Amino acid sequence: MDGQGFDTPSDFDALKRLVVERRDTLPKRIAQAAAYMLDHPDEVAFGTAASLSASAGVQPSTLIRLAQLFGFDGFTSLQALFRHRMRGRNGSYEERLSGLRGEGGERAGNAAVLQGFLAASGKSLDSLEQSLDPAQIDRAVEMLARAETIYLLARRRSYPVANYLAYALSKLQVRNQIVDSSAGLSAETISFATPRDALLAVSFSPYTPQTIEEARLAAANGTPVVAITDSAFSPLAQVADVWFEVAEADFGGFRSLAATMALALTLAVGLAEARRRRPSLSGKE
Amino acid sequence: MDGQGFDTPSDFDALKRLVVERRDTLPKRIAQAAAYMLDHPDEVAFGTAASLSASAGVQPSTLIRLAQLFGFDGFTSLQALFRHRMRGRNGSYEERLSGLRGEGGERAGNAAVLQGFLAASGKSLDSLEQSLDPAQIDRAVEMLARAETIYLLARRRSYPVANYLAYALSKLQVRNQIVDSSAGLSAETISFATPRDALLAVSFSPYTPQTIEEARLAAANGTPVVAITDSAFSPLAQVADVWFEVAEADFGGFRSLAATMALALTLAVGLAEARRRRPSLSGKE
DNA sequence: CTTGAAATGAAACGGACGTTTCGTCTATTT
DNA sequence: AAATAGACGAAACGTCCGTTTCATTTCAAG
Repeated sequence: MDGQGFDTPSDFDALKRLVVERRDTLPKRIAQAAAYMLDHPDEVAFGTAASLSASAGVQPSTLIRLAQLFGFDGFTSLQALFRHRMRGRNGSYEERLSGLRGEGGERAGNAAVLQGFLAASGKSLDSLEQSLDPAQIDRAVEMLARAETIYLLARRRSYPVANYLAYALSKLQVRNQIVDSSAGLSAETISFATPRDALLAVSFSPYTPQTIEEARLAAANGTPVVAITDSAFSPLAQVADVWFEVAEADFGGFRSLAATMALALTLAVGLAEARRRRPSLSGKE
Repeated sequence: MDGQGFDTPSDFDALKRLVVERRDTLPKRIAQAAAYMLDHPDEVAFGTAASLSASAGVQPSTLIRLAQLFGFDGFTSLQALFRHRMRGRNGSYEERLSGLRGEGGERAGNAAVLQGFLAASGKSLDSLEQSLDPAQIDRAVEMLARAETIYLLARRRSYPVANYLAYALSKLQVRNQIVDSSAGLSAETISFATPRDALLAVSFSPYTPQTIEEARLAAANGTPVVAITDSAFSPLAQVADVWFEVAEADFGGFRSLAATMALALTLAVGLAEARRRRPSLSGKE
């Protein structure tokens, strides 16, 4: 028993919890150092006590004291936590994907195919995370939140996105209308959209002509258009008021929908939340 | 000009390529050290020249020579490549997700919502990658490859999966039939399935009763059933010949479909490939 | 077999590292 | 206001690091 009243953390999360919990009882400089370490875990993993203490604006000895205060032998044992955190973490999806493509060429097992799709999906997620501008989401959410009815337009490979969106929006009690071509009436359906509504269109290269055409129609009617597509040169981007560029990686000829789905759900949840906070936004009621 | 005939690598991939390319012209010990480093990149990132040289079975000076041979100043610059590889790589999706849930509680920006969905999707992918048994995929692929027609059964939140599968299978020229309830004829549709066909059913808790019922119907008819669901106790798992457990993380009440989509596409591409290799499998033609 | 250059092993070296020590400062208690 | 214990900064210390040096071995060419 060391009479500290707590166990010395055995992983990064435990350390984080302990620091947050005792933040107020920590000496000033120790707290300052701890805050820096939690905010820059990567630096801690690779840096030296000297370099880190300089960055954090404290003395090297403070880091030692911090470590010992939390029950570690010294800075080195504390740093081991930060290193352990990075370890085991698999290589980036980018690497894994190129690795898969290289080897074997043809006859790869089914497990490799799964690896490929998982890697492609992960890469798409990473790419979206890095490229997206938060302000753009805000604008799109704002636009959609004002709509009476949200029209959903997507065909072929993108159709599942519209489908999931319809499900999500209905769950969130947001009036929506999927523009479906199964009855051959999609042009008529889209013609019902007014400037008080909004259109959310999804299309990737090669763009389905019908989707482009109908999005153009809606835009000409004055209906706000939010587009999810794959390039600034996409014809969909030209007619949209706000558009998102999502680079979905593909594998075996089929594109992942992971990032697109995540973005679509974000818009759905975001607009529902916006309406909840400002009920005046909602077209009806 | 240093007359080396190549540029010193600026990232891990470039180094890897260079080593592979010149493997045969490398001195024995240097090659030995290089092989170790490429095989244990994490060790290199964190270790010291002394510890690594011991693990690789060479002298510390060999590592320096290796580094200088490839145009680096010394071991430290070479190591920087390995560290850079780990850097920037974000924390695990697990961490990111719990981090998002913790802070703010309510009023998180739209960007945070996207982060949440991306993290949930990524976590689902990671989880599937770790948990899945390759042999199970092979069995499912084999079963599906033998089918004349593949019936696709999914409702509500899972429906987009069936939808994308229908698209993918058709593209791959695999006969398929989505069991659609929009015309109120789903029970009739599924009754067309014979033991020479196969059913691919997708359902997550709370299971849509109709999906379970119809899957049971098909199984009773002797149609092979492959299921994608979320638990060993799922009613869908009970009636399936092969079933997959996919743990999709959710965020804001909506589950990611990323892992499910990846698995579904794997089955589609896998079965198409199996038929291509053994045309006798294909029911028709 | 001789020769010479490249490769390798072993040890030495300076510098930076983590840690310890110690004197000063701060803030609370009496 | 004095006493005192903890917090803190600065410098000193010993260790281990990356690197260099140099002697030895290996191997191919003549």
